[in-house]
Amino acid sequence: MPDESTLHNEQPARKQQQRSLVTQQKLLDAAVEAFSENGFKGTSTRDIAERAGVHHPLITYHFKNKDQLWRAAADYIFGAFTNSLASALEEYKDQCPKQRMSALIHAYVNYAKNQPALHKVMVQEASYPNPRLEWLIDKHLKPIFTATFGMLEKLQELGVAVPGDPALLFNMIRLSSGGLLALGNELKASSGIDINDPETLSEISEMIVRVFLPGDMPVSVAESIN
Amino acid sequence: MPDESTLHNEQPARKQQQRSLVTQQKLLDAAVEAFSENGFKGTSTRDIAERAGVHHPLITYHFKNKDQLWRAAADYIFGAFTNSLASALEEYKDQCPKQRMSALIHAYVNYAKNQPALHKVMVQEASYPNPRLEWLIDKHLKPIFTATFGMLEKLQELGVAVPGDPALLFNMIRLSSGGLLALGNELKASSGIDINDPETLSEISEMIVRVFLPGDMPVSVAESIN
DNA sequence: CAACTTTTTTCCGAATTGGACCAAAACGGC
DNA sequence: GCCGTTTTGGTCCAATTCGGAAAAAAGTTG
Repeated sequence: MPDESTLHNEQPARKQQQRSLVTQQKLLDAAVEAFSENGFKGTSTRDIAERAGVHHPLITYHFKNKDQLWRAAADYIFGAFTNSLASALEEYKDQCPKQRMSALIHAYVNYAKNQPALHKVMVQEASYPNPRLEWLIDKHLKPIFTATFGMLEKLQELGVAVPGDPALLFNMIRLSSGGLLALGNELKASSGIDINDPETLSEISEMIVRVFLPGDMPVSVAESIN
Repeated sequence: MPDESTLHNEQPARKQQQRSLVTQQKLLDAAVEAFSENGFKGTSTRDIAERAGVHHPLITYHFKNKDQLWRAAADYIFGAFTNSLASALEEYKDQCPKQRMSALIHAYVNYAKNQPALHKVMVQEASYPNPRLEWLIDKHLKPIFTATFGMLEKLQELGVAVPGDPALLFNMIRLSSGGLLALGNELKASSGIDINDPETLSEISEMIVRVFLPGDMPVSVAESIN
């Protein structure tokens, strides 16, 4: 019987063992990989367990069922992603708005490189309306959207970001970043783009900035910030 | 036993019946929908037959097996897509390069609106290396890429398209077009973007042009073309 | 050592899988 | 209208896979 304390934050009668944490992490990594490749319906819990090198009933033990495992996996990748964005913002908090947005884009591209599942899972779930999609939007997507939306509007006012619906702008940046990395397996063969080359990676980031944030920061504003 | 003439171009002993074509089309539409939602592995032939309102053994009859059905479905959507691009080029063949590329982008966005499977299937198959992906790239993607690549290089020389690796440029345009429409189910809830609104659709096309082709055509060139 | 956590092993019943087979029906060419 | 072909409906299959339950065994902690 799975201990509720594993899933929630209730008081454990005894502290969780190390191997248990390792197993959970292996299952999460395997789940992210499998779900991103074959979608929720196309993935079996046995497949996940096999990728993790673990007996499949452990999924029931640690995550209750397939749905909960999916949610834990989504929390895992989107949580780390949000943290990555947040620390990029923190690191550049004293810089001008354009540099801060640029830092966000770089963080996005770099995260998507190591975790292309981020975008794949979104496309998978957005394929048709379903409860997981709603959950994903409310819990993970909206916060990122609202946090970034204002920054983009500001950059448009400053003449740095291209004009147009900021919501569209947000999603185009998002697709150019996450989408490119999610198509990694295809780009090499179809376009000769090797996303495993670090130079290609920074070229992508810089091109996105150049395309979507083509303007220079007004001198007055740039100085008033510093 | 399926007649080979259905799949290849051999001489039919008798002309194909109308209802047969209807059944094939229903199966193709259903296959596109199902494969785009759940991927190749996640889709069962029975699911496809059910969506098509057709008895499932007819898949074996018309398309031999699941794999051939997938290829026929891919041919169907990518063939129509290529035709759509080609006729856009034909219609604007006397216009300047920027207008021709702009016409391509509009055609892309409009096609992706009606057939979001175009992008979904690509992401699905690009999730991991597999024979279908290679087939898709060689048969459908590369021709589009090579046909467009030269146009983009030319536009960059003219200072119309943004500088940078033209291959990256191509794929960013592609992702901004097809990707946005593929995420339709999500965009409304996460960003308030309604891709079913015709105005939104043209706004997307125009914004892509504005972002990726920001320059004006040099007057000399524009006149020498007309 | 004793209590608890985690893993292993085994099993289940149900559902689904892709595909084969054949008789009936619809159809096209004559 | 008739005949042979094409297409469809209905049935069946053997195999696999599905998510999950249960209990015993092993490992860990205090």
